[in-house]
Amino acid sequence: MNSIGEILSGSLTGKQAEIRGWVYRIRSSGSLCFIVVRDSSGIVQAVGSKETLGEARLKELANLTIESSIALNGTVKEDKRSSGGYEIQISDFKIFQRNENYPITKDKGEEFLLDIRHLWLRSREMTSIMKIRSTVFKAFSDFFYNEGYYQTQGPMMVATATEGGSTLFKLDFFGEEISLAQSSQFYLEVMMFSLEKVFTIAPSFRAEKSRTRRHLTEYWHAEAEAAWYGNEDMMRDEERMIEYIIRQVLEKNREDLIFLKRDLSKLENIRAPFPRMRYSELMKKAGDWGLGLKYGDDLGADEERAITVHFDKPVFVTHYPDTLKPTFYHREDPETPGELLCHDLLAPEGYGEIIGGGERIWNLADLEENLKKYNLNPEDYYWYVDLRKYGSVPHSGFGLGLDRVIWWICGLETIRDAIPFPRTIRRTRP
RNA sequence: GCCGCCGUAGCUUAGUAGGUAGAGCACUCGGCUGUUAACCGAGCGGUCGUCGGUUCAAAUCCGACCAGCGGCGCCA
Repeated sequence: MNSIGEILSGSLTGKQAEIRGWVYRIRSSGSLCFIVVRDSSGIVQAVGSKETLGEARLKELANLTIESSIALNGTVKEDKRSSGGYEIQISDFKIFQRNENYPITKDKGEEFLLDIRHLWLRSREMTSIMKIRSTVFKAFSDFFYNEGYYQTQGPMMVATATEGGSTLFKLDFFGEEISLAQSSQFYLEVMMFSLEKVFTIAPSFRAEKSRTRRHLTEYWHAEAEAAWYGNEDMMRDEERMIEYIIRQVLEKNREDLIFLKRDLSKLENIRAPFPRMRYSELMKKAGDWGLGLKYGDDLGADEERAITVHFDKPVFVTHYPDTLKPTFYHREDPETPGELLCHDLLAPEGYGEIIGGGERIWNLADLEENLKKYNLNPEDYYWYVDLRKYGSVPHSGFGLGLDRVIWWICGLETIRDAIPFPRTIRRTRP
C-alpha cells in the first residue's frame, strides 16, 4: 500500500502502486473514467479505461460517487493533463463503500457546514487547518520541553473560580455544586513549587455569552508558570515560543498555508523580540492613532485592531491599571503603584489578544488584602493561600489561546474553523 | 446582557399592486476516448421554520414563538 504523497513526490513513477482513499471528484466519458482520489497525504487523479478494465468494470467504477471509499491498483505515470502532474492508470480496484448521496456539493452555506461538520472535516480546507493545528500543539510543547519546563495537568472539575464567577459552567458533583475549569493557572502555581517551570495544554470553559468570531465556549488553553520569573522574563519566553510555533508551521505546513491562501510574508516577518508598550505610553499615542481613549479606559476590540495595524508583529501591552484587570492575583508594580506587572499579547492583522499573563502576587499579606478587596472568601482559596505561607517565591505565568493562534496563523475568518468541533453559545453538536 | 440580520427541494437560491412555487447543483437513466467542482438530453425532488391573525385568496401583510448567523461588552 502506498500513500498519495509518495506518488506526488515522484518516487513511484513508472511503478505499480496501490492506494486507498476516498473519491474526491469523478468524471466519466463513455470509455474513460477519471477519478480524483484523496487520502491524508494529498490528492491524485486516476484514470480507468474500457480497454484495460472491460465495459462492466468500467461502468462500476464510473458509477462511484463523491466520498465513496476505494482501493486502486495501477501504474503511476507523469502526465501534464492531470492537475497534480501525476496519474494512476487503473488496472484493478476494490470498492469498500459506494455512497448513495453525499450531502456536501459545491454550493454550501456556513450554517449547513457547521451542522455537517463531521463530514466537512474531510474537506481539503479543514484538512489543511487540522494539520497546522497538529503542528501548533506539538510546537508549543516542544518549545517548553526544550526550555526545561515540565508538562503537568490540573483538574477540569473544580470548586475554585479563577476568573469572575459569572462565566462558570455549574456542575452537579454528587450533590455539591462545582464547575468546569476556566483556567489551570492555580494548579500550575501549585506544581511550580516542585517542578519550578511547568506548562499544560487543557480545555478551558467559559460561560460568557459571547457572539463573536474570536470566542469559543470550550477552547484549548496553553498555560505556563515559572518560579523566579518576573513579568519581563515571562514575556521573553513567550515571544520566542510564538516565533518557534510560526517557524515550525512555515517549515512543516507550507503547502497547507498556500492552499489556505495565507500571505506567507506576513508570517515570515514574525521574529522575536516583539515590541512592548506600557498602557500609559499607549494612551499618550492614542491621540495620534485616532483613538478616543484616555487613561483608565479599557481597550476594546476596535482599539486593539487600531493598535495592531501599526505593527507587523505581535505587540505586548503591559502595566494595565489595576481597575482594568479586576482579578485578585495580579502583582502591582512597586515602582508605579496602581499599575500591574501584567501583559497582553496582541496578534497583528487585527486578530487581537492571544495571550494574557503577568507576575503573580507572592506575598501573603498582599494576597489576603486582595481577596478581601474582591469580596472573596479566603476559605475557598485555602490551598492557594497556603502557597504564600510556605516557601513562597516570585513567579509569573501566562495563558495562550491555542485556537486563536491557529485562527491567526491560518488567516481564518472565524475561530470556529480553527477547532474540529467548535462549541459556541448555540452549538453543541456534532 | 445589549443591538442587528436570516429561515423557500438534500444544498445554493429566484419569486411583492396577495391569485395553487421556478432554476442550478446533488441523485437516477441515457450519450460522449483526456476530463480538471466536464459537457449534452431526460427523470426524481417543495405541508415556502412553527403557530396564530387579516383576507374570497398568504411564501408574500401583521403578531408571537423556534432555530441560526453577526457586532458590542467580557475574555484567551
